[in-house]
Amino acid sequence: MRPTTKDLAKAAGVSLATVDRVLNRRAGVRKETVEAVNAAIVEIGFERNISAANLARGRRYRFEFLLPTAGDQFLESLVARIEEARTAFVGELTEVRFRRVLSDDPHQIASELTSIRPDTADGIAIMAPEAPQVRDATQRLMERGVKVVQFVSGQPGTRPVDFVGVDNNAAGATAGRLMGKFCTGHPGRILVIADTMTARDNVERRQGFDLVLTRDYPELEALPSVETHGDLERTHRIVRNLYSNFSDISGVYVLSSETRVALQAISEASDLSTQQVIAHERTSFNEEMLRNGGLDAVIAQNPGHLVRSAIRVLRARCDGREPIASQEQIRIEILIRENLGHGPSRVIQP
Amino acid sequence: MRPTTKDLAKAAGVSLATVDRVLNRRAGVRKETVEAVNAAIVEIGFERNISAANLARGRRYRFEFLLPTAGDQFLESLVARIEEARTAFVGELTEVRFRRVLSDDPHQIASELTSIRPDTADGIAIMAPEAPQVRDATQRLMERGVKVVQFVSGQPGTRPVDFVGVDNNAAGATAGRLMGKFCTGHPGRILVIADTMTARDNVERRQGFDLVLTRDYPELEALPSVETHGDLERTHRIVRNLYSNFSDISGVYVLSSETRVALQAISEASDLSTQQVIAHERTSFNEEMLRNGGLDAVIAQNPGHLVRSAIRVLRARCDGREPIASQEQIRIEILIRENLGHGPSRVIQP
DNA sequence: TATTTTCTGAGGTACGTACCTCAATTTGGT
DNA sequence: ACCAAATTGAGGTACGTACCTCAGAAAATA
Repeated sequence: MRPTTKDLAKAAGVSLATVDRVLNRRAGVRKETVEAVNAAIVEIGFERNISAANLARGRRYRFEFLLPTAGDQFLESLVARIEEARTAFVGELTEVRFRRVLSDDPHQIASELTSIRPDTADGIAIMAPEAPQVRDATQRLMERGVKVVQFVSGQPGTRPVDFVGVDNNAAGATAGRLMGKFCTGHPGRILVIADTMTARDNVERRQGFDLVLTRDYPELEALPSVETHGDLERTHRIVRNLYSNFSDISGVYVLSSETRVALQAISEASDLSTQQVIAHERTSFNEEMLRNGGLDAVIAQNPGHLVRSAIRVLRARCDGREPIASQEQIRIEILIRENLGHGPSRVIQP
Repeated sequence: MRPTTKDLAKAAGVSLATVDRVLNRRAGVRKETVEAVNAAIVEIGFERNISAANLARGRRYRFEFLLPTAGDQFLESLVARIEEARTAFVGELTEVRFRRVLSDDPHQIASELTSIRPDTADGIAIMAPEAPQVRDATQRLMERGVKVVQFVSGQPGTRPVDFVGVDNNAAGATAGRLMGKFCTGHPGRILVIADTMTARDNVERRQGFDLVLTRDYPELEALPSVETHGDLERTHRIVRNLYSNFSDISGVYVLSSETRVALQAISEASDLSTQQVIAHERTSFNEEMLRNGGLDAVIAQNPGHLVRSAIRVLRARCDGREPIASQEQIRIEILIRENLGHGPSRVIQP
């Protein structure tokens, strides 16, 4: 049988009460006694029964995701995964909610954060553009005892905070490498396009992309970033101009997770199938583009992993535990047509 | 507050005993009563407290992994992940062990399977080459009430069984696509090499690879598979011959997870850096090769996911639940130098 | 040594569910 | 309407841990 606290007490030669004090780090225990109990824990291989502990503690974790309103498909899939997690975690006494705020209004984000108190939520995952107000509000939130993780896009804070997301610099470098290898034998210019370059992740991706391209593929020249701002008309004009100026555009890199406007504008100005096109995030639009050949590769991060990882990190922090770093590493995925996966299921029912 | 069985009893207008009978599918309850309780479950949003249930039930899950002895690095990393899971799951009342058997002796595998009984283990994850004896032993194992998943490489069984692993056909197709795109402007032959072609996964990969190459890249010709059988000397001779016969080998595809012998033999016969080289599985050797440019891409499956997924599927089956198919989908990962990830940690401690 | 302070033990209740027994009630068949 | 069978209720114990109180023992201080 698996040893219980009772066995532990006997093994350590102390009472159940003292074992409890040590296990839950309560004050008023001599150092030698603590060590004796810890030694006994190792000796008999005691493992706390989490089910029993949760039950006795009646503990509940209430977490919230703070997401921008502006909704591209990637955000929608994040929301979908949060909904999934909401039901998947009920059994683990974890309540998950989310709220959305206008991403271009740091003031509103800050006031939203200010409204959160320890009796409302135990932890928050924040996805917001960088701004001093947001940083300060986050700081105060943490001081109030609410656990915080930076979600998907980091804030360059003064105080280190848990971050759940990919290294966007490396993601850009990944795109750069693929672009370089895909364009073998086709020297020329690379069109780089994004919704906006004020977002931190886009900037970092661009840096990583440029690094690889200039270092390893001098025959390719990345053009200055074109910003769409979601305006198809305007983007179309800019892009058309570029294509008439440069006849040697051999690749397109879409930095932002919103790819539709960019690709639509370009496809009206040029034949995409003759170029190598790389974009970000696994959206249904991008999947379709991969399947029909409009996209050659997609760099993605798994939204389900992001959400679950954020929850696990928050829960570890609430318990005063250290998150398992290796498990919370979010991978930079490369998707092409062949590894998209087809059916929803590969598990076969007997 | 979250509703309990007591609340459920009140809402359904029945006693606690009846609620218990319905929840645990015990016999002796009228159909109408069952339906009334189920309706109440939906109505009040009852969710069984898994912690309490586990505690009361005193349930323990004992799972075993059956792995081949022949150890390439991929297998070693599987073992490492099983060890991790062993400690990570103790809190969830799940015991994980593994045993290894000679992969080339179906008879021994079968007898190993025969020795497993429901009082020894609740579930088994089997990774074994295909053989009738193994299939039959698996069949009998399931009839004895032990839950089974096919692990990593599937058996083409008569009876459908849960399978945890990637679609190797798609994995090969992924390699084919990358090879095709990497070799743009370099028509020629592709050297395909594996430890053995008797393993099912290798055959499936080859099929997927060929499919893409012949359909989309007619300028590339994949040569017949070279088998190393772990014999460097012999492999070296064969490969040297090939390179002297064909001067236009522009790519190498290593089918099997053991890449060392293959790559070593080839690098002695030719300059690998002028060719596109694609291999399988994230081993430390392959990582190193990616970093130093000896490999251009690696197709991988995440061993940690494989192990955890197998455990989750087995646990679901033991509970009589259906596994969440989407969560147990194992992805085909593409690795290049830039998305390997560097440090172990991206979570920063406050 | 006397007194305070710190530490430890004993015993209790609670958490939500599983599973058991036995009696009471309802249902179905005749 | 009667009996047997099927169904339901009432009440109990158990799981392992958390957290509480209060008394008593040990250690530190004066």
